[in-house]
Amino acid sequence: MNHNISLQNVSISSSMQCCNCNLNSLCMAVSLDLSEMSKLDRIISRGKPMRKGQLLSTQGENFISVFALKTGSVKTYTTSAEGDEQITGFYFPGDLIGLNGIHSGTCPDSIQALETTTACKIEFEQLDQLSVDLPKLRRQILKTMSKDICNEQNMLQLLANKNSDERVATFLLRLSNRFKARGFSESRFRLPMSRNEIANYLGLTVETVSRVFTRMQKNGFILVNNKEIQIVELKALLKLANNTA
Amino acid sequence: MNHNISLQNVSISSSMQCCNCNLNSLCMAVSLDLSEMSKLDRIISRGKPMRKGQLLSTQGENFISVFALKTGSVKTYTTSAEGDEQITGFYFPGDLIGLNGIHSGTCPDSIQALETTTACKIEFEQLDQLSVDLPKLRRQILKTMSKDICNEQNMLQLLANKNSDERVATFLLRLSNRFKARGFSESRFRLPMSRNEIANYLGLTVETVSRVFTRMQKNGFILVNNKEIQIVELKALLKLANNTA
DNA sequence: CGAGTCCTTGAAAGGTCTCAAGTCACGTGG
DNA sequence: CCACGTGACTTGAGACCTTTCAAGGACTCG
Repeated sequence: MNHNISLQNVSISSSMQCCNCNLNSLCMAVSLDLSEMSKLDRIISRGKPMRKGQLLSTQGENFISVFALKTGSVKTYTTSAEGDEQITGFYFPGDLIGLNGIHSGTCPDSIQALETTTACKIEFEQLDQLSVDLPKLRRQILKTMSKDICNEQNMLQLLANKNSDERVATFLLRLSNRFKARGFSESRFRLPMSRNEIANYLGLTVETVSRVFTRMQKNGFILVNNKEIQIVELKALLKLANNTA
Repeated sequence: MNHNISLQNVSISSSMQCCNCNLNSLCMAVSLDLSEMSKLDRIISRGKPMRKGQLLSTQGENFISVFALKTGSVKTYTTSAEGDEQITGFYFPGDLIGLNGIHSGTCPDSIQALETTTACKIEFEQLDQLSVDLPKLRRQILKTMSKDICNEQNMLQLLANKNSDERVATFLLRLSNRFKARGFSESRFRLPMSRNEIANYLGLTVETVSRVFTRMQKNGFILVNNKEIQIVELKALLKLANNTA
């Protein structure tokens, strides 16, 4: 029956704690018990909402913190010396991002909000220290990075071998799975990113992505209404993607 | 003046210990002091030489150990449901591989020797336990994974944006840098992988890779003699790769 | 409501792939 | 040690897919 009435906690609503976060099954907190979560809580700072376009971190700046997305969505991207931009990932609530800055001590990519977004911020040094006492947390960090590597490897396979149809189909199916894992509809969702961003991510041009969407709609596989996507023929999409969502 | 005369150590030559390994500046042991290294030593088992084509681990099998390459070279590759193979990386002495199996508990890719190769094997559970007491080791593991992620992201950029010339030039320059870091010539080296493997890795066909090599040689940028490569005009190669080695 | 951006659609161009054939290197066995 | 066979590599010509260039239409936000 603790309603956060102590002076220290008065400004922190219970929903602002890991133990009450509806994402803790996706985030770092997975498999931590209550007392462990409260330790994690102490090193987490909750950011205020960011608008579309705002940067959570900027390529080249010192690596200090990692982020756990709470609401909204972001893209990560690197800008090469020649100035062209490569999107390296899209992230949703529950995702932990920024761990790739550890080895160089600087942020290797920029993180930008695709819509109104809130994120929890964790100083990496504190997280690392805490991981000494919490084996499950330590393991979770390693798992996150390990999964990131596998995701990137899947993207390599996509970019190295697949044509435009296969790329877009795989992209939609992976999004679908991620929305499903977050309790949203897997067959109907809104794309938070632009066609340009999809194209960039998939190594295609905007025109090609647009044509593929049109074609898929003509074939009755999906319904497209601007950013709204409805998957009509899941099996057909799966076949297009060679069942490798 | 310990010459390893105790019974337990008699079969272990001093060169078989991390503290005497000429790769410890590249490997996990970087920045560990002698006593720390000896702790690491205890959980490392040295494998006997593998022949070209032999597997260090197989996609799908249980994830138990990670590997540190001692001599030779390997490729990692994933085989998709449809059976086509995607090479995800080439690795050389001092590289630590296999950490991407943590999150799923199974090996997400196969590791195959490209030539006669020896590797140290470390059970991950023991390594993780040891990392509790050795902050520098813990950090090194994270750094390795963080760097892996960045490398994959660079590959994404390569595959998404670059044409065949840029891909091959970048590939050669990255190899050159890695050989240099290992004390070998940066301008003259032997490719341990086949044209087919290069093509697969770069998302091209064998024919295209062959044509690019031929063209680069005609332009006087490199000399090719089967697997022997000599970089003649480094600046030209850098320009081809847009200075993004 | 207008300006600007995003998205779509079309036609032509270009780069890589596919298919095919020939050459070369290497290991095996005679 | 040489001959041979096999696999790896190279080279050429045509096909195909995606890009490029161009323009029109739709959505969004001040």
